Amino acid sequence: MTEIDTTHVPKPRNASATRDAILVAARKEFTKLGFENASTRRIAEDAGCNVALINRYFESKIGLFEDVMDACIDLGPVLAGTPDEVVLNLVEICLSKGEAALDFDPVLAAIRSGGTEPAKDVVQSQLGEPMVATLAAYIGGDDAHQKAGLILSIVAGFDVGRRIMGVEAMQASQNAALQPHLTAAIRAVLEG
Amino acid sequence: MTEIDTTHVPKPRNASATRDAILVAARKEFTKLGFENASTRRIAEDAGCNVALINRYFESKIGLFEDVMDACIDLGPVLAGTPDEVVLNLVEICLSKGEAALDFDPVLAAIRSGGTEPAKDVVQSQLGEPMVATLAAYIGGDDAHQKAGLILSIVAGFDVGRRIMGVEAMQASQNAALQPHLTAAIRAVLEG
DNA sequence: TGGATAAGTCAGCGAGTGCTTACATTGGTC
DNA sequence: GACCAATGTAAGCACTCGCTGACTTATCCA
Repeated sequence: MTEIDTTHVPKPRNASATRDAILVAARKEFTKLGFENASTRRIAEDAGCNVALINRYFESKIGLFEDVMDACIDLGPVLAGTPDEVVLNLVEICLSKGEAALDFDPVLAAIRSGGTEPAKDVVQSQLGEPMVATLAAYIGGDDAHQKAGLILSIVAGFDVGRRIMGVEAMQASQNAALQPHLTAAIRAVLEG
Repeated sequence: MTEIDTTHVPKPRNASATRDAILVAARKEFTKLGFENASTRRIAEDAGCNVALINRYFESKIGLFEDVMDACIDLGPVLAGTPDEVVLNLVEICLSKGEAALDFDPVLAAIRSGGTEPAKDVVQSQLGEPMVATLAAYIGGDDAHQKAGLILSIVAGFDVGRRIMGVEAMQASQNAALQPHLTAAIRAVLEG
């Protein structure tokens, strides 16, 4: 017997909504696996759409990566306040990393994507240099760019230690013990 | 007309030599691309042997990765000397990174490999935890493991800033400006 | 000098990749 | 109500991947 599904209601068509769904799924995938290991098929499945739509809306996989990495870091709030508060903010950024539910971390995505060619350029030009420039402008004085680079390195390094190397002594449960030493390191660079 | 190449001399067979050649090529490939993006076919080509030999000698790609990562970090020389000398050694490790000709960097290989499953375990158990344990034993006192983790993070983070994010202000040409601030950061953690 | 065995070669399987092309269906407009 | 652009689907191309099993060839020992 042949059945006809009369209950089927096609989901409404909405280009910008599916575009957004693709972006959300891509953020997760790129953070978890990096650019190269990310799969457009998996992103599409997670977004609940067809693979071809990724290419329609973002041209290519690297185009999608560019859109994901674009303007995803805003240092404004971090650099507002007294110098002591800025240090506190930077420490907080590190220590809050890896809290569950946080499935998009542009720095982590950058670390995991910066090895191979097409993504490397995006990471450098859209994430690394802008962050260093913003930080350096805030720091000012001699060696501002070097200091800014080192601060960024410490933040990124924290990600590496906690989430890539999986060091036990750096997990969130150890935040209390980590906090003073991390603060000391950042302060040493900023106030050097 | 049919020619017979009477000049052909087959290269001598030497299992341990080709095994070593594979290891050397693998070190380069894993450092440059990380575990997932590394290609066994490329490694074999670089080693001048057939792909099948990788599986014969190392069981699998992850087996090769284990052998590459095994016992590749010796902190002994770094931790010998006065505390001041130890700081100097750690700074030197960072600043010498990315010098041409250095095509094997286990930390960089770890960073680029620690994202996905089979390699992640190897990175954690064969690189992260041993290094932290050794460093912590040297540091001693309160929070030794946390301090050790942060030191490792700073070293790894430097790699990220310089070679993955490609930050301009952190290239080797800026070593002189970087040195004092990097020293300050490491000292702040060690002497905290 | 033969034969056993270690060492290396070769072709290919099954699966996964990014991307494209041709097609189906929807929703809004004249 | 008919048309049509916008949206979504399905199938497949050309490629790379790790790995394997059957094969050839060199080496060494009895």
